[in-house]
Amino acid sequence: MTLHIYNTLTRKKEAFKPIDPQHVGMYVCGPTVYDFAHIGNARPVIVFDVMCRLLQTLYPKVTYVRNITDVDDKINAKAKETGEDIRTITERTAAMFHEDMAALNAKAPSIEPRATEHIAEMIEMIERLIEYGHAYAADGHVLFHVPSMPNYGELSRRKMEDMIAGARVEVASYKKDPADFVLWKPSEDDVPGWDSPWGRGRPGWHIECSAMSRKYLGDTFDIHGGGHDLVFPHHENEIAQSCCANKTDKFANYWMHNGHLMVEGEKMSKSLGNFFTVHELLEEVPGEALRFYMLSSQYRSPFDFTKDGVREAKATLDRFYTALRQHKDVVAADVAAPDAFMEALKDDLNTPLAISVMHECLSAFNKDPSAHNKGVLMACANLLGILEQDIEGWFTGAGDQGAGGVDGAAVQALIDERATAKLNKDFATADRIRDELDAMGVVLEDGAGGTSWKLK
RNA sequence: GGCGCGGUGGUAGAGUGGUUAUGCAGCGGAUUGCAAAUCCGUGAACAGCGGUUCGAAUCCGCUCCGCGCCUCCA
Repeated sequence: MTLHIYNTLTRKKEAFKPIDPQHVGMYVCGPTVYDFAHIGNARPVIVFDVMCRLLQTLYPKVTYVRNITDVDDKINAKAKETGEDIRTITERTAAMFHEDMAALNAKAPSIEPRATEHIAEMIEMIERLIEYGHAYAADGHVLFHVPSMPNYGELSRRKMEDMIAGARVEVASYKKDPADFVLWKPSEDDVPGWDSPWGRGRPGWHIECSAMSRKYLGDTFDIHGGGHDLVFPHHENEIAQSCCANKTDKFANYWMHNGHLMVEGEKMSKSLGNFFTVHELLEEVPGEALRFYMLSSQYRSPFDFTKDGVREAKATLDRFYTALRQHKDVVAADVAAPDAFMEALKDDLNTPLAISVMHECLSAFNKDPSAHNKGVLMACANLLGILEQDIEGWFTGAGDQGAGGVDGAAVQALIDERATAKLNKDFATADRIRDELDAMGVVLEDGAGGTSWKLK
């Protein structure tokens, strides 16, 4: 089977046909850098990282663009609140974002453009929109005139009349039509601004993605991704801006949207206090467990994030690492992932099904720890971006992944002592040492190659 | 009000018009000085009501329940 993608544009699963089979382009909406990334932000990063890995195995070249929004009113508000310099906030937050996403085994995108470095491209695009009659300047603002685009609303499938009826925000006086949205807005002196034909100002939310995707991927490209909530208005407006400015019918051919997260059965929100940042979760659990947990459901489904679920995901990864640890001397053969696994991923990224195939591979490897079976397992793992940690570190907390707090040398000394006791058939002493270690949170496993240990 | 999504065994979570998902938990067994890990076996489901069909949990309709978006939230 060829790769199939559920396309939000058509609401159907479609066979993926790249514009250029030699080079696939994908754009994903990235973070606005004003605060720590929360687990909800992590989902698209993980999902599209897997997508990118899959595309890379199917096509010779993939360009994956994920932007950083570093000009935004939420950033301005944060600066006002804390008294910090805006640049300080965005630089620090972007650095933290990179650190957190790396901990989730998410590879860096091919290109990570920043909005503030593409103001000229945005202004140029806005000028074209005005020139072509799709935008107008009014009261220091530049607005996209929605009625100028006949098929506006195609992605989100909503009619303009419905939107106006349901609008909950009062319409600014300078708008010709209530649905018109901002391309450029004036900046007061205490807010970042750039010189433009319409005075000192800053871009609206949507224009950066239109300008930057065009610069790096062209007028029309293959895949555009993001969170489900971005379908409207963000992506709808991107389409409007890009198609009208570039005079094209199509912006992105395939639109992929990941479902939202809930926490312990409730909508994640700051007021409920159920807002986990990736940063704080990483203090409790390895990033790889968070990643694996997210991949345990299909990306379009809503995902109920629970602490129990995280623990279970960690325990499942323990099984995989246990097998790798027991057969660490086996050199993995260089083989491809099995068909069933690939078919699952190629079916709109069915990661839960793919993981079930991995369990079968694990079982096969446990029964027959051959180089081939290990290779098969690792080929699957590489596509999902798991089993990338140091094995001993995973079990003993020796790496920087999660809590350790146990002195490895001391543990080894006790294990040696116990080995001597066992040799002398002094099982009372051996069991006492086991209990002692158990109290320290250390579990022993006697294997053919000696005794190994892990944290509970 | 408009648009859209979903309700699967104890639990998480796939899938299919007729045939075992898978993991965890449970139960039985093998193995082990005892454990752990592993292996083998095993019970258990498709929200409700109609309809289409030789046959539906899978298609259609209705009902109930839950959820998302509707101008700057991934």
